[in-house]
Amino acid sequence: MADMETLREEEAGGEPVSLYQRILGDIRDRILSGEWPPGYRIPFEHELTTQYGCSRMTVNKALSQLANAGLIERRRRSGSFVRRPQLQSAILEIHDIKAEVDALGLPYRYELATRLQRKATRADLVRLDVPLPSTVLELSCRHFAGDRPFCLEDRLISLAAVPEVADESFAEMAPGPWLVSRVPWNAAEHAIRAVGADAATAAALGIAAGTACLVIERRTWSADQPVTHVRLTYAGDSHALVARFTPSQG
Amino acid sequence: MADMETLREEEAGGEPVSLYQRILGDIRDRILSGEWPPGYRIPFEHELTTQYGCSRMTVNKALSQLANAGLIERRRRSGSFVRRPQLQSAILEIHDIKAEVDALGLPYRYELATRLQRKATRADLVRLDVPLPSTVLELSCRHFAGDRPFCLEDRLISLAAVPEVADESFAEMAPGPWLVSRVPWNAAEHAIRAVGADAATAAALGIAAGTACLVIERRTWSADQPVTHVRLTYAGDSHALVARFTPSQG
DNA sequence: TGCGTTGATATGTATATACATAAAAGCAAC
DNA sequence: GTTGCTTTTATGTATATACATATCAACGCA
Repeated sequence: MADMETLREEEAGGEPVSLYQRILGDIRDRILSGEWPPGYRIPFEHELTTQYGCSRMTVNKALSQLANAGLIERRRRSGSFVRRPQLQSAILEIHDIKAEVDALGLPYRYELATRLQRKATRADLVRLDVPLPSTVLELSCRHFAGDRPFCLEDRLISLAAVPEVADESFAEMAPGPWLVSRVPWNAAEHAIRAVGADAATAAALGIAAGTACLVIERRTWSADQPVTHVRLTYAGDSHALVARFTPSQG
Repeated sequence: MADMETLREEEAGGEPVSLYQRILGDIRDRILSGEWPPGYRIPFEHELTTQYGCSRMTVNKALSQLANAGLIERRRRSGSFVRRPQLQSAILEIHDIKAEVDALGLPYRYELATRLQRKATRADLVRLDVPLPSTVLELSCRHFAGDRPFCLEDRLISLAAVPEVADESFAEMAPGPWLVSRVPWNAAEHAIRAVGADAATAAALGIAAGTACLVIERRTWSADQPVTHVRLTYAGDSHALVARFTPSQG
């Protein structure tokens, strides 16, 4: 249930932590330090209650949260065991493009290139998993950092999922923030790859053809209905994705 | 504490879920569907107890987990409120390279190119944050899918953090799995970028110079001590990182 | 009007208790 | 020895209760 960010609390700060948090932190630290390696059987709830002088509910709360976090595995009758780190999983934070440009200290500008409402074609199915007789909005736009193109955005939006886009010109507002503020999404999928810029991309980004570009594709669903597919293309050297780490996760 | 993966349970399966899980799921669904938008004040614990006919501890457990998951925010005296999705964050799963190749259905092969134990230079500091008079192991190796190079690995390992590497040749075993199984890490940082292959990289990967490559750099710490820095270079079109999504996270 | 005190309220944590359940261990009959 | 039962055990869930604490609102006093 938990990722480690939320499992972490301030120990050094000396602020009062509750008892179950102390128990949780103690065990977590022993696991992360390697003192209790994968497979290690951590003390029974019963033992921890005597060790900490508290009730079973309290240690149960701590252990349950560790189990939710994927750090330990609980087995009835057998006890609780340190889990092997399953997969190295990193948390990628997808920032707003404007925020990225702001972070560079450069003025941000957005520009709509094309806006086309049309019937979905067979080719769109790969990008957006809509039933075939359906209407989509295709957008192409650019994000600028200063006066240099920073990112190219090609987007497909399902009109079935978001009918209101028909009334939105997107001349001033980028579709990303517009959608985020309007459509509650509950699933998404990202693919990240490196591709050489083709002629059109190179021209739009103001770079030489063949330059390495970082391409991020994202598909988003809301209530099992496909909402949008977006392809963001960054000139290779201008951008890096940074991912924070999450220690161990089911 | 929770990420949504673990918050999710099988509703359709019809398997018996506990009461607090039902409460948790009900509220989560209303938030993710948008029925309860950001800022919405969800019913007080007291109201939920009467609504579900259960004790406060039970609804408290559900609400606490939602708060840990970052879906709601709890304020004393005021109630609990739906949080605005903070950042689009995706969970990137960093697979073992052998597993990636296996997934392609191709035979995997590993090959060590160079192995050099030496004093750390100023240039290494950027990669591995070690104190200057210290020793590092520099490795360069290739991972093959079939008979084509799949991935180039350049690695720096701190001997202070992992003295045992001095005795390991890495002729047979890749350093990645070796380290994972041996060193408990508790922090890492990833940077993902697209770069054009330079002459050496192109030769090593068997591609044309300038071809777009996906470069993943990872720095790993164990107990606040830098352990390793690795740069993985994939020929652009041969590889894409896929990231699963996590709905909303503090 | 302005300010401090007081009380009400919702959440935060902890306890003792109870019963359910899964799983392993022990035991007995075949 | 294997099968099938019972017992033990540790966890899973839920309850009623208690007190702490942060905070908002209302009140009363200067």
